[in-house]
Amino acid sequence: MATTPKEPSAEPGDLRRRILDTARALLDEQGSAALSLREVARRAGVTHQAPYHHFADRESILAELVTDGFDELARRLAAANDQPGPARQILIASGIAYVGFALDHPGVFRIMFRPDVCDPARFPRAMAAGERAYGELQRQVRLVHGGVDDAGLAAMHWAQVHGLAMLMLDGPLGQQLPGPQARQAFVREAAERFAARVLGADDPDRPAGARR
Amino acid sequence: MATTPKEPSAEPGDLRRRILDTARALLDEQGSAALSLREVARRAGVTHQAPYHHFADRESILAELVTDGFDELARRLAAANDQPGPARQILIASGIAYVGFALDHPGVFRIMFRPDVCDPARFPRAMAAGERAYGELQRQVRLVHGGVDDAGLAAMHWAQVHGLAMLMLDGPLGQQLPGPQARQAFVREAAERFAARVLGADDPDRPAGARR
DNA sequence: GATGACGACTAGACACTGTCAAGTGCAGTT
DNA sequence: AACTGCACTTGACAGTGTCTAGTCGTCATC
Repeated sequence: MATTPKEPSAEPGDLRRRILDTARALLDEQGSAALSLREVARRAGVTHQAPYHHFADRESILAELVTDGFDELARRLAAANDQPGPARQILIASGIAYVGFALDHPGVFRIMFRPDVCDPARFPRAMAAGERAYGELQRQVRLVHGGVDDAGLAAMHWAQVHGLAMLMLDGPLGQQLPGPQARQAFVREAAERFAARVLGADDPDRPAGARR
Repeated sequence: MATTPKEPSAEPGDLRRRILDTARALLDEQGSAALSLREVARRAGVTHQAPYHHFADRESILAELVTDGFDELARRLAAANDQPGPARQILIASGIAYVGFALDHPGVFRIMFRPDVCDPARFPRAMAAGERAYGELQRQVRLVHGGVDDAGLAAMHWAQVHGLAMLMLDGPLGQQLPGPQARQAFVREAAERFAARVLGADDPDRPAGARR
């Protein structure tokens, strides 16, 4: 077949990057089931074996995406720290950021919590990234709760935002909310109510005042 | 033709039942990735095409399991209504039941919230079962909140128990909790704290009295 | 009782997947 | 000029879901 006229664009690590980007795009738009190594290679314009020169196997590609995903999530969570106002606002912004990440990168988010796709034992880097993200969330919870370290409370927060993200993505919550801004509004309200109740603090509708 | 309902010599739906049971077992012990139609057929002692006589395709089998799963979940949630004591105890028992189901049937639970595995549009029965389960949870939330129907509040509860279940199953929460009873204890405490805070009521350590 | 329809299952094939084992071409070093 | 090693290609294999054809026993009907 008279094809592949040998493109001159061959920078080091070029294909590796391209594979990751292609895989991520495929994942976010079609789900993990549709993510085949061969399809990625096809889209990247190489043979089905080329990816194997950069990754050990399919799982390794997914693991890389998961690691990047957790890093990005941690970054977004950390960005909530810049939130002005009382500490409670940080937690609200953090929750919104968590769900926002899930909605922006559904494909990646979904595999971030699937050990069968990305085995934590095999990929300690991915697990470490996940723990960094969780660490940020724990820090914020502790901050809001006056420096008290409470594992159960942190888990409660995490469960709340994680559950909200999941139901938004794959549950009926997302389906019955039409557009992105409707979802965003719902998430914001949910985060505010949760914060208000869990912190036992002031009314969420009123501007936030002193805490506890 | 006369509507000869069902009277073959062999037990009707025998293989069909066996396929479902085998698939469920495989799912709970090895995860959805390991669930191949051919492996199910092999374990059931038939050829790889036999299941096709009872199910249209792989998805249909999963959808059936999902439907049954939601029915079982709804049953467990409803059982919480028998809980003695104040209404709050119902919600606590309901949350424990939710997470308990997830821990008892991890494989099924996981695919219950994965549209890529069980397309809700294709399987309205599965979706209806899911809505029944959610309806039960909504009913309980409404009951505890004095009959006030609050979609946001119900979503908050659902997100909480769902997030807890997910993190228990695939997150670090489950991994760092050794045995089943440690997890159960954690879930119980989490449910009690959540109920206490959300209801803005009495201390979870004290025997429950009047709310507010 | 023979006949044909039919249900439940088997058998073979296809395209697709991930992965192993050998090539092939080409830069850089010696 | 020969060698080396990288980046990639080519070909093969087993496994998968699914399509199309059989096969075989049970049944109602002629």
